[in-house]
Amino acid sequence: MSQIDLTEFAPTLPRIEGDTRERLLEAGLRLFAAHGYDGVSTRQLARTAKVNIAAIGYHFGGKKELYHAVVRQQVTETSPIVGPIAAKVAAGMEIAGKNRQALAGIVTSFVAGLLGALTGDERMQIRAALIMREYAHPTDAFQIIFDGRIGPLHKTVTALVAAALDRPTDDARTIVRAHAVIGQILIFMLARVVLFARLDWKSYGSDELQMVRDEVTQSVLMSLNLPLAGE
Amino acid sequence: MSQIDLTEFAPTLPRIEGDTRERLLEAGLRLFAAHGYDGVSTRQLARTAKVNIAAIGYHFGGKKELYHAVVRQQVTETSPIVGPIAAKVAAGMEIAGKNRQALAGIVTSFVAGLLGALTGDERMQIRAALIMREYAHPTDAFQIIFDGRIGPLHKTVTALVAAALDRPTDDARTIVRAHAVIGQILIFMLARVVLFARLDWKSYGSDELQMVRDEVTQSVLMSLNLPLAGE
DNA sequence: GTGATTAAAACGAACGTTTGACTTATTCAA
DNA sequence: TTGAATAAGTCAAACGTTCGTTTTAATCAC
Repeated sequence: MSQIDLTEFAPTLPRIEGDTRERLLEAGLRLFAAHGYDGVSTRQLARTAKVNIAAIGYHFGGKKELYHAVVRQQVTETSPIVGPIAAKVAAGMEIAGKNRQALAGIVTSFVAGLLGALTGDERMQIRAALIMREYAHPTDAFQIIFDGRIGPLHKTVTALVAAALDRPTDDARTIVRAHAVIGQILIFMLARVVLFARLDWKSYGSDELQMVRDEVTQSVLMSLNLPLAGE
Repeated sequence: MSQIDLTEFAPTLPRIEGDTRERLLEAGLRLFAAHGYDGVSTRQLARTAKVNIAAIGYHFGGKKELYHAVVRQQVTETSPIVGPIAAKVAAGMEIAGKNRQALAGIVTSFVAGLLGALTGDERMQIRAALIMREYAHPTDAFQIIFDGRIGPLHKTVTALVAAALDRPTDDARTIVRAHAVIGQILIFMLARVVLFARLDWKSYGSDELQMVRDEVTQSVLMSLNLPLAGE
């Protein structure tokens, strides 16, 4: 099946290097993200990684196990990126209490942080494509992603929403509301093709990204009844 | 690749009937939505449709053309569902002018309409899964969906957002803001697995749906600085 | 030499597509 | 009314290719 342009990043990526295992993980990340599990063959993986095809079986057991290893590695590797964003929210909330100006500041930095992480560098966009596939088409790997990355982040946002709306953290309605907040941010990754088609954008450049950051921040703040910056 | 639960609807769906062409379109919708283009074989399509495998080539030309025909059919079939929702917004805005109470009413009915359409019946959920795949992994078929369904809807929301925020309709910032509004709604389809995992839900029942509708309506109204119902 | 790794080749199974015979329905001159 | 001719659709079978995996031998570091 022909792609529109998910392989766009490929040319600017550094050549794959490292030992056989690393090379396969790197090729797996790029190829699975661009074409999906079923859209990639073991021969293609081996060719891209410049590795013999038997190495997949030797190092991972098989194609499925390689895929899981790729997903697991991405969950691990994004930890130092996403972790601090969540940590900053948690730390900020300790101090902020019910101060709405302070809560607004936390939201602002959270939105900027998450949007920056999602759209910022090329590598994160590849990872996001991989994760998006698991949203649309959950496999066994979804549990790995949810437990490792998405679930904790969702809980953090829920706590923030609970504080802003003065609701209990464990209420289903609060969780639903948190989901709506996350939607305002994630849509710019999940449905980026739609936005790009509407605005005739090709990618998130720094100008585009700043505009998105401004608008999303405003939107989220208003949806949580928090004061806008400078009020 | 094993699925988690996208085939869940299959058992409650009516048996496939009609002539060979219709049977293949129906089987294609269900299978492509559940497993993706590369995840479905022509033999599987023929078996599910209870049709000879040569019928794919005879009626459509090949597997790819069948897929495009399926997508095109869904765009057509959703017209009487999505069309009125957009039409109601357009009509309402004529009358509402700058009356914020009236605008709030339009938003409320729009959110309810779109959420209902997206999560309401089983068939729409299958269609949504198909479309979601094109978000994550756009192929030639994305253009069909964007031109036919998503683009016009996005413009409608943009007009609504422009009225609510008193901004020009064609401003990029307005479009971005509209995207954020859509995100608050679409996330409940695009990332439903995440919400379900958080809340231990299995599907959108009527109770769950009403809660989502309430919260999303509130969230969108607040993000557009519109009065909540009963104010 | 030994154990870990890579290379080339081959495995059976499944892939998308095509073939040619066959059935059924329709047309139209006789 | 008949019967050959045409067209549309279906069928089992087979096409050549690619799939994921495995085997066996060669290579490497220590």
